[in-house]
Amino acid sequence: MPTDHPESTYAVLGLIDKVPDSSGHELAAMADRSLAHFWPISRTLLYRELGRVVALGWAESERVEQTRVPSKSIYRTTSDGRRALADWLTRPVGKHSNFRSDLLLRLFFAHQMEAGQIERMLIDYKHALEVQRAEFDALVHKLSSLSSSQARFGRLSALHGLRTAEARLNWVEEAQQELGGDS
Amino acid sequence: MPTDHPESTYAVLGLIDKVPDSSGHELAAMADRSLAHFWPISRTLLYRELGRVVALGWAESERVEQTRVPSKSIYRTTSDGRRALADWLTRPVGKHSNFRSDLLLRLFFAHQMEAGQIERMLIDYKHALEVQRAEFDALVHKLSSLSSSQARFGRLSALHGLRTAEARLNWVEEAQQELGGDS
DNA sequence: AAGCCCATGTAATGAGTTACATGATTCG
DNA sequence: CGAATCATGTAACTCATTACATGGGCTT
Repeated sequence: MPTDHPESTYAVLGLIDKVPDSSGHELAAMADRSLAHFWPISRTLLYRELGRVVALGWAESERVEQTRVPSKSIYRTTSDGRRALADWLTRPVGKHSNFRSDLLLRLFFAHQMEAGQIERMLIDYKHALEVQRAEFDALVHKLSSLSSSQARFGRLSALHGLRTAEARLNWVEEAQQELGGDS
Repeated sequence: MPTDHPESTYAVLGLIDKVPDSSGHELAAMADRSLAHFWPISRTLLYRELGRVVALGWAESERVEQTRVPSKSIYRTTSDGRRALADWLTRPVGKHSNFRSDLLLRLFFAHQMEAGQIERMLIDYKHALEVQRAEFDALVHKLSSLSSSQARFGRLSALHGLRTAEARLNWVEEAQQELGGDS
């Protein structure tokens, strides 16, 4: 019964349900500002999933004619769709993490590299993490002020990213100390 | 010149170079014990990449006849392969993190869920993280005792996983406190 | 006799990415 | 006049996964 569909289908379905009567364009903008941090959805993928949820009868679309800007289709979840969503939410989470890290992969083979190159790589990683940390930090603070239940969960997601980034920055320190003390 | 190939190709190439004259079967076992934590490689993928690196001239294979167990092919990197590997190692890391989390995706839409179900989900996540932490912790300690330069980098990778798991466990605590204090 | 270890793949499928196409309108 | 915004897709591709196939030898 809980037929198997990719997680992205539910991501899009959830979005439609959360912000009904939005167009694909608007949903994409929403996703970029929120979901993107832990479940990136490219434009193409979004439109494909929109087609899918409609085909599944989980959402219905309505055409809205516009004159100044191009006409658009807007989406709403059906009762079937809301049921599918609720069902998915309670289904046990499959695999925690499909983690793949370009950095760790290289580090694993780093005995081949010169110390300076490894250091370089770590610094790049550190910079990327600092950007992440700043973004998540800003998000957490922004969402702390709002107090809707929606914002609460958004804040928790951001906090997850923040804590992860912090821990990894600490790891970079550790790694640098360990690798710096020789050669 | 640095023609574009998937990271997994270099993962396999690196493995061959690290443990020369191993069969696909042996390499797969190695990968499961090490790489798997930050760059999982399925059996099928491994064999495909073995074919690819040979086709590219980055490795050469030799047939080894065996009587008690099935015969096997063993692999060695060529000088071209070692060059490709060194080249890849110094190439700047593309995108840091393709992070996708089933848990966060669900949490993002959790306003629909009952408090008990959310709690359940967090507990499952916590358990998974505890397993991860234990695994990484064991690995770090095991690799701390060895002192080859190879083990050093393995240890750092494991430490990355450990720190990440620890931070996320702390996050679960935070989340539980925040969500526990109401309804 | 059941089942795991060695050993290597093929076939089918699908999720997701990148590049490209279109075309009107509004803003600097 | 150029760029950005709104708006929606198609086409081509490829990484990776899952299921399946094979088959002898060794252990319980």
